[in-house]
Amino acid sequence: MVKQSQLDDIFFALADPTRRRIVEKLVRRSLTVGEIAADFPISQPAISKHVKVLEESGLLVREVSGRVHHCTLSAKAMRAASTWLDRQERYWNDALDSLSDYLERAAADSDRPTRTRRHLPRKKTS
Amino acid sequence: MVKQSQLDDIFFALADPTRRRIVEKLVRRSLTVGEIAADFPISQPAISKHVKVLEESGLLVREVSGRVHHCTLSAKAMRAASTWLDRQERYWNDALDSLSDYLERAAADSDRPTRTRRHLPRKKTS
DNA sequence: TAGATATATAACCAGATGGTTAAACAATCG
DNA sequence: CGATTGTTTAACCATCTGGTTATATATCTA
Repeated sequence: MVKQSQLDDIFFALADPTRRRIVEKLVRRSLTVGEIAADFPISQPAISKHVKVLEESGLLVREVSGRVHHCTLSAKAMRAASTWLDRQERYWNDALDSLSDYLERAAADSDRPTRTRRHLPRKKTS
Repeated sequence: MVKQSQLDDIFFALADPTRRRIVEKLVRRSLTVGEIAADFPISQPAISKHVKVLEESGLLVREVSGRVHHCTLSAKAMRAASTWLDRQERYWNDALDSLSDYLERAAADSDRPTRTRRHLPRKKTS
């Protein structure tokens, strides 16, 4: 995958179930890398890599203090992902509204069942 | 990746920039597989696979009519992803609020600003 | 029926991903 | 200092991913 925007990194990071579980834990309280690792059946270096991926996406912030690394979530990155989703949904709902307007108008002319028509008709050549 | 929930499929699907761009197009209007393919520099079989991934995640619904396949977004699947994100954010904000409550209590002794509160305060235990 | 069109499938490939173990590094402890 | 602890890095490996081209399938059209 050719990542180019931060959104790519964020969605990529969230695509892995283990990383999403890490996020779910961090959302409750910040944890050290070791504490995270203790909760998963995979090796500590594997967790280390997941933490790095989350960090590079901006979702996780690491604060080193002595030899322990404290991990915290960044609300800002999280927002970037949910904003993208929300925007898609908003457009999508607008389109749904247009469809429903269209169906209402169409229904004024006939009682044809409109079930099979799933999208806005483009042109009618007959 | 060992996918187990539909959320896995959805986030996996959205992790690819090309697939997110397909979603962005579909959000405006439904398209046939060919119309989607025409907008990307990659081969038609590659698009076909992306469409399949989106379909399996539930994000995309395909309606075959003759030899063309019409693709539409499913709001429901989209919601699953944004709900997950929203829930994380909500918990995260709760945590922020706890922190902020703590700071406020600590500030009973000083004049600390409360800028760190980003969202609705949920409860105030003082 | 033959050809064109829309899409899917098969076979393949380079590179990425997610895991492993072993070793290195850094900080604290005795 | 040496030992221990928390973490990263290196090297490696099997599998997955996203692309390709070639071919198959299904439908429409002349």
